[in-house]
Amino acid sequence: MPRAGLSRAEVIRAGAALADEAGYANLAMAPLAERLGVRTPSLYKHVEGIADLQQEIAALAMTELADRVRDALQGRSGRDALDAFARAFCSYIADHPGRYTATLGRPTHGPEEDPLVKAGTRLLESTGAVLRDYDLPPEDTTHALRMLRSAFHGFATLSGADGFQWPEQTATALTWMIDFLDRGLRARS
Amino acid sequence: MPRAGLSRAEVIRAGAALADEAGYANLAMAPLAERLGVRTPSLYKHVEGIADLQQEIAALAMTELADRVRDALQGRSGRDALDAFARAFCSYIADHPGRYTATLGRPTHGPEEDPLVKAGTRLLESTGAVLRDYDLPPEDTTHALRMLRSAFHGFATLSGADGFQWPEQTATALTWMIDFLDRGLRARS
DNA sequence: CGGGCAAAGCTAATTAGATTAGCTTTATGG
DNA sequence: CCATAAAGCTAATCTAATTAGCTTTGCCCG
Repeated sequence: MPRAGLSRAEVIRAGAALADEAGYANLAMAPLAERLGVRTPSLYKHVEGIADLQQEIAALAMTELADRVRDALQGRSGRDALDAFARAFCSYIADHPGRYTATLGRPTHGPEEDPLVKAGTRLLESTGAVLRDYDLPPEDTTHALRMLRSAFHGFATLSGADGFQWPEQTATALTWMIDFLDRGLRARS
Repeated sequence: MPRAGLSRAEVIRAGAALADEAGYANLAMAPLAERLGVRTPSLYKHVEGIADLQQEIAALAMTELADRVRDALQGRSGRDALDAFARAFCSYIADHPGRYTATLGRPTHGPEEDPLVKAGTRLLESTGAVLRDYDLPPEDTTHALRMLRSAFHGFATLSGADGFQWPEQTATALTWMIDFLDRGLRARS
């Protein structure tokens, strides 16, 4: 019998894909094994269990998200940067709802070398870069950082929950929110 | 052997309390039964299973949240109302993280008589009441509605995730966000 | 080329949790 | 009193995760 030739990275990738397609709640060892053409216990040669798998999917998601956002910001500034940030952030969550769900409720602080923490920090730095163009008073930046994160996180997760019903409305609502945030930030420069 | 004398409502209340104390992920039939002084299968006399229990906890949470917000809004208007709304909303989630988690990712639309849907509608109406004082152009209200919901939902869930580390900072950040939103909304009246 | 060994798979068994079946007991209304 | 429905219980089943222990493959090195 020919060997499947899996690796830890492939198992995690397939798990992430499964979470996106079937929903994070339906991420389980048995369907993942089937998708990989392998019996369930064989997965334990690559991951330590479902908790490990979930942790790694979260790290993958945060890394991909931070990358997408960083790329989107290239060469942009001011309102343009805010717009690009928002769209990159929300589109990632729309494209990968299962992956993103894996990141929720996981500590963003902890050992410096944890890939999830590292990616979270990178994402925070991108958010900071967007704000830099607005020249906020220094005591405002940390609050503004938190607000942007809250607004986009909230928007994206609520859209995922029930907003796919009106994709049209959702796009308009995001544009409106970006505009609202941009004006408010400029008013504080 | 004396009877425990449970009821459906009591089981749901105890489940909600357990979710708050132990975390929604640790909500399970066995510990719930133990807390109620009963063997696990006895719970099935009151709820149909864990999915039913989760659904009911979500409905309870949304109902309590809508009530708290409605009460907080009594006799307030303008910025005062926005402030009260935000604090009521976020404090509910801080007080009942497990309950609130139960509501996430559940359809807000569906049969009119579903208590969860009904409570969700009530909460939306309160949000609408806050906005009414700002006299927005009608085409803006639906977007503003969505933005407020996104911002507070995002803020509260992210605070729950890792923000309990600096409760001080969190309070200040919320005040800042309320101020930001208030100014932005007034600018559109 | 052939031996040997670590990694990758497999089957079978175990554990944990939810759920179902079917029996027993309590409370209570007639 | 006593009939009966509801509330509990024990025992059994089912599903999903995990562990144990065996087998096979691929590949490095003599």
